[in-house]
Amino acid sequence: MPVLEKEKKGRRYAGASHADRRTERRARLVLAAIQVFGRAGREGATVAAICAEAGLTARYFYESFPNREALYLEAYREVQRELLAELARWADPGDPVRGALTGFYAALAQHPGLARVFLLDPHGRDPEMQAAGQDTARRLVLLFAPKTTAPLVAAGLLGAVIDIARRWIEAGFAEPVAEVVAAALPFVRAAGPGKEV
Amino acid sequence: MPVLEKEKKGRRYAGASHADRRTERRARLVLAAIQVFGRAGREGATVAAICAEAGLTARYFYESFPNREALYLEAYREVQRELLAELARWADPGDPVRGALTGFYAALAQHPGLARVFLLDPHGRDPEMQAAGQDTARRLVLLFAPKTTAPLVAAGLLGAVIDIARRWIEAGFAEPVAEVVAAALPFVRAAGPGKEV
DNA sequence: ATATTCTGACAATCTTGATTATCAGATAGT
DNA sequence: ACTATCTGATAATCAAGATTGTCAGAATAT
Repeated sequence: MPVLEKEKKGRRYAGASHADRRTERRARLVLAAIQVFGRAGREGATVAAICAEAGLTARYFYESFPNREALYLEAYREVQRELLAELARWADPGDPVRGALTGFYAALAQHPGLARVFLLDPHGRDPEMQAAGQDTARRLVLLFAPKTTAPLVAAGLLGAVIDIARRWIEAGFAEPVAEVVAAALPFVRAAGPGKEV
Repeated sequence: MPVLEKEKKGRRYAGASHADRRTERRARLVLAAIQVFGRAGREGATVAAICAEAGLTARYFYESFPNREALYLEAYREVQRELLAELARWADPGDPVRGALTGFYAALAQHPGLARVFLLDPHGRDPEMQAAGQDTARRLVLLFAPKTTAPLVAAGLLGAVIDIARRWIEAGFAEPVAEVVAAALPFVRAAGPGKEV
């Protein structure tokens, strides 16, 4: 039940408790943040714009989040969850690396909005955001190259895979997924065992 | 005669014409911008901070630049010039790719301040800045893989090389250059002819 | 010595957006 | 119908930083 598929409920009231409504508003804000981010980038992801998208006003923003950064972080984590879940569906026991790559690019193609949150915008220097990004990186490296431990090699591997995704996204997902995977695969293989530093 | 090696002259006056002094102040601002950027990142690179570093006041800033972005752009171009020049000194006719890689990482190591301007901070969405960044990318790809034309492969190649540099820089240039080159080389070879998409 | 131009410091203005506060009308529970 | 709570809209406040403007004192040339 991806958050992305919620739709606006007609307005109720104390039929749902204060806590319930509060929770729903919070979820709507996270969803709105992701969509605004995807459409307008970090630049345009202003508190006002997000609230407008959610059909709420600033008051409710600060009811659920202490500040803007907190929502950014929440949105990022939500995106990470969804993309990794989507990615997992493409597992290929025969060729795990190709499966992971295919899943990665396919997941991005199916959620272009998420892709932008995930890849195209810098994550800022907030420590928690940094940590979240590193967590993502760790998980991805594990998928693409379970054996690689050298940090520099891991960095190169992710850099290649992700920058290919960036170029692909910026050009509007022009090439089919298989072609993108084919472009990335040699880099991933290059990072494999036997190429340790 | 790299701009980086200018030192503050004792203050003169109309001994040097208005235009001369103006030009010198402009150069000092570019230098200061690079240093502040390297020390404090884009965040800290405020007009006030740059002027303080240059020993000038805001008035002179706007004498030489229409706005902050213009100085950023100038600083970026200066850094690009210096790094590419430094890189060129490491050319190795026997193994051009290794030579280029070695030059790239060695240049970064010798100018850590420049490295940060160049790699660690996002370049913003100003079109001219984007163009400048793409120009750099084009030049680097030409050095690392003269034959590669497929855009996605080129993206992957640069992503690997640059993200290795990022990790290296963030860890304080821990490994020797040769080791970094060794980590990057397989990725560059992977992009070579025969791996076209 | 003096008029002119340059300089540095500093205050004033503007813009953008976050964060808080106010208020009149709407809704649920009784 | 009445009251307490909730809602949406809007305005007030704050902050950071860019961009301009003012001014008294310093340096120069004559």
